[in-house]
Amino acid sequence: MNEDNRMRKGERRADPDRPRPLADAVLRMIWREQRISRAEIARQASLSRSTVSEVVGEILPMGLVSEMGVGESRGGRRPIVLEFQDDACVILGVEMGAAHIAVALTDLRGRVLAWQLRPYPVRTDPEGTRQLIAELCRACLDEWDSAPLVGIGVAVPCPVDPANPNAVSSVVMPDWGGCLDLDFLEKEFDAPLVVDNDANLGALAEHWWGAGRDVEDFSYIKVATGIGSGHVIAGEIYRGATGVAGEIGHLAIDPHGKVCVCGLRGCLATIIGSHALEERAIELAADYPDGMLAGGKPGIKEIENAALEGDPLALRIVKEAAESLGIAVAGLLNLMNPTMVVIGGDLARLGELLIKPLRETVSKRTLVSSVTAAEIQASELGTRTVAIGAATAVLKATLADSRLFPKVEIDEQAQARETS
Amino acid sequence: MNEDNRMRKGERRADPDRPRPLADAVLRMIWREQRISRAEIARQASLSRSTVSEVVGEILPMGLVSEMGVGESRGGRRPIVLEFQDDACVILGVEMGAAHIAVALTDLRGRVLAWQLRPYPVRTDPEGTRQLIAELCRACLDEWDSAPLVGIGVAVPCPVDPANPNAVSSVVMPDWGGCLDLDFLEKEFDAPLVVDNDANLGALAEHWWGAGRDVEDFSYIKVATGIGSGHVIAGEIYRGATGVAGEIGHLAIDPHGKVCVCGLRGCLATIIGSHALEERAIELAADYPDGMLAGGKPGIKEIENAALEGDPLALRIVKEAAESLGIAVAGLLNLMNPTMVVIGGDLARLGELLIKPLRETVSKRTLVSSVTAAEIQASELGTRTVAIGAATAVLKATLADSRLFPKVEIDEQAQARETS
DNA sequence: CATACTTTGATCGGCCACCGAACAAAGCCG
DNA sequence: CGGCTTTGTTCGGTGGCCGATCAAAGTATG
Repeated sequence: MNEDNRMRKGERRADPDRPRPLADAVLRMIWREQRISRAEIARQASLSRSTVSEVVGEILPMGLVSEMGVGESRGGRRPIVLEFQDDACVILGVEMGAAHIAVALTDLRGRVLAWQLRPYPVRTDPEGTRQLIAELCRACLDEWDSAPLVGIGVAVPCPVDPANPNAVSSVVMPDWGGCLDLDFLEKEFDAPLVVDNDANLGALAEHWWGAGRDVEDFSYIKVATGIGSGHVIAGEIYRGATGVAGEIGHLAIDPHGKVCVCGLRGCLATIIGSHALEERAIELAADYPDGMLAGGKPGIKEIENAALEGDPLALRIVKEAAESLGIAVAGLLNLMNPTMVVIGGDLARLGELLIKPLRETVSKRTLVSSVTAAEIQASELGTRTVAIGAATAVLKATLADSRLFPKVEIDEQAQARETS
Repeated sequence: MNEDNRMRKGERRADPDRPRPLADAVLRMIWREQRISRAEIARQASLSRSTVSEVVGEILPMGLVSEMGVGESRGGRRPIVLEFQDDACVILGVEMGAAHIAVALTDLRGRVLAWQLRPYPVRTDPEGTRQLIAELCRACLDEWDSAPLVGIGVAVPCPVDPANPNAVSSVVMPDWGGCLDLDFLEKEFDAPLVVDNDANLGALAEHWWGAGRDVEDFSYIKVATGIGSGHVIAGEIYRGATGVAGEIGHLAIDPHGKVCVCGLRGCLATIIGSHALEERAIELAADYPDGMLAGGKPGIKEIENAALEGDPLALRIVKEAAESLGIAVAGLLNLMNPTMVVIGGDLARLGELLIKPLRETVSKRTLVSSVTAAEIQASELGTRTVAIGAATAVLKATLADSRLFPKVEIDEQAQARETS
């Protein structure tokens, strides 16, 4: 009959989980501040101290927050310091690359506690990939077996709708048949699963822990085998209408360039993708017979290493790549005006070698002063960015709804508190 | 002392304005549905009928909602229909163009009740512009003098921070010295002032009343003397880090093109801005000696009219413009993946003449299927879009906080209700 | 046409979250 | 040491929302 009334506010006492409206907000504040007193929470949140006391009383039994001694006096009684227990739980973050799997086990502040990386033909072997993911997850948990698992985040290298994680675009990974089928992880590890695109999760990681801290609008560009980007807008990942916002790799840079897999000419991906740079190295090798890359077929790692050691050919390739990337970034700045652009992916380990010519190209191509003001920086998190981002997505969802935190075993202290 | 506690929940009975948490939400729902019963509100908002009755009882005296007869029975007693009174108040929307001022008086549903348009050297005469704005506002109010004024919205043709409306970029309008100084309007008309960029307000108008209805992520591109764009992301205007998001006019389309005022080459604005099209007409006139534009210096209006009548030269110019615009739109789609792109500004009156070649160029340049899915449409609101958007900005702010609605005089009926 | 059932809208008592006041504990300062 | 502050707790109060109930007014069914 009245199936519309789906809020079910009745059954109040029957429902054991009582997410009091303020409880989650207070928990998030304690997480953010790490160490804070009840009185300080009341001030910052414009709540009364009495309310904060009540709410904290409900939060403490969750085991995520503990009273840790007293703090500095502000001219009166010294406050009891509440401290968020970053190590109360752990999170698994999985990065599916084009040709590797990486898994990071993190605490509740994005610190990596365990790390596993294994090359694997991900694109062509779905079932083997699934098993390897589970294996690496187990390996990480074995390395650090102490705290309950909050959840598993997975970064996939193709567009995906987080609300419908099983349906992935089959364009990038045809052998997967558009089906991710990672649900088994939920059962195997008894923890919720979160799936998102790798560039989006890279952006999330940089936003929470890296260069994009304290910035509400920025874009992250991952330069590796392919080129992807993720936008953070007003502090949230922006996915666009069909979840493919940030397809910067297929911006047309050079109308006369090579044909891309997507059918167009001169896409950014065909100019600065790993394979493109490797080909470019072979093309130009003849001009640099004495260089480190002369002869043979240098891989992208070798090109990067040569550049870091000052090889002229490698530097030229990097500079050219930076200039092409600069055209795309200039367009991005003009259209979206982010506060910052963070460059990640393998190529970002070149640091200023890549960023400096990039900045120059961009400033040549964006003269509106307020647009030029955007900072351009290299990733601060390096290789592990995306895996950390996957774990961060789980953390973000859990902080938004504290009921998702694993129930902590009721130890004697908590039980004593409950019975008293 | 405790100046941090700015919530001031005390003084409950002293505060005559009691924006009960749900009151604004219910009022917005009635606005959205136009005609709705209390029971239907309760169902849609998952509230109890008792609460809705109470809240509606508080809303009715505001004069914005009236009980208008009874509706259809759903198998029981027939509901009392609550109807939002669109004509209870009026709003002024001002468009400052590069060379004209337009003022629209609208009701609470974006319908234009009065309209004034006057060419004026806005860029070079700040003080005269201010006086003309006030004059046209008065003229509109005189045309339709019946309802109280909610507020005045002003669209300015340059980047501006709505939170700090007096500081405008002096790049576009140097004679204004970076100062808008429109505050006097607030005193003169005794109504709050809202200021924003014209492309943003155009986007807002299309989102609320035009092609962008029912769409949460879309971009509006205004093609006129200059080229600007406004983004609506998750239903909100996105301004970017420094308030200049949407500077699509300075995307580099042709690296070998003409030098732009911004110092770069081949900006979109130098290719499809009104002046550029006029110059292009002169350039090509020799090839079309029998055309409508042969000889003389055709203005943009003449080119548009010629195109509408099928003149080959005009059609060629429009097609070329559509192709250049298409390159920019393709980049926009790749980066931001909006659900829809709405083309507005003067040139949009060409309709399919402009949109068709534009769609073709875009689909040639975006092969990722989900990106190509974006709809491209011409503005539905035409010339008055921006002025309507300015009024809409006021409406939006007021619906978000109903205390901003003008107080309605307490007539006998309301008084009787209060005393009883 | 009478009766049973539905729906609407109003009223009333109740509950919960949050608040303010008051208080004890514990500090600072002169 | 005594006044003043700050912290954290307790307790009574209040506003907002809910559920139950009811009258009014409709529909469906015999």
